[in-house]
Amino acid sequence: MPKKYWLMKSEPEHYSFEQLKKDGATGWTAVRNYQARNFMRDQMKLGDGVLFYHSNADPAAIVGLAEVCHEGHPDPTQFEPKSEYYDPKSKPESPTWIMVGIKYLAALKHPLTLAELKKVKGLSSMPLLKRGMRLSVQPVSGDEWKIILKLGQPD
DNA sequence: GCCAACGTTGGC
DNA sequence: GCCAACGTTGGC
Repeated sequence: MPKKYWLMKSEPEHYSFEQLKKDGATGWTAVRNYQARNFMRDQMKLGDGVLFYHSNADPAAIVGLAEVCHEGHPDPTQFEPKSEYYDPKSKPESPTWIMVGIKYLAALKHPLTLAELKKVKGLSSMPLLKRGMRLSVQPVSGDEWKIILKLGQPD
């Protein structure tokens, strides 16, 4: 199975890339969208590459690299009545929501803002750049990954 | 803070 | 199964 690539969005006020650097790794809890869940449940594998994107940020940008270090497993917050992510329809024997774990790899030497990304020809089909696209976990092609690394992590 | 675009919910 | 209403996302 070849390595795949992903982009994961986080609002830095909620969980920033700097925090991931401090933590080393983190569990990607609180995703409550079926499409994003399905990617985490079915397709994200150990060692897959992750672009960490700051949404609702100034500026919105891809800021760093991470990798999948824990494959899909139930998100415990769905079972915690006190959690804002509690889902009363979820039962431990039939969980609805799935999370993965990711670990810090490196910050981009040159963070790529949304405005910059929009100017790059080879990236125009990224879901991130499509109008109204809100998916918080999305696939990135091998070509897109190469382009982004070349721009963001020059030698 | 605004608001367009989207996903989800629930009445029918 | 339709679709209007609602809540959320996220750029600006």
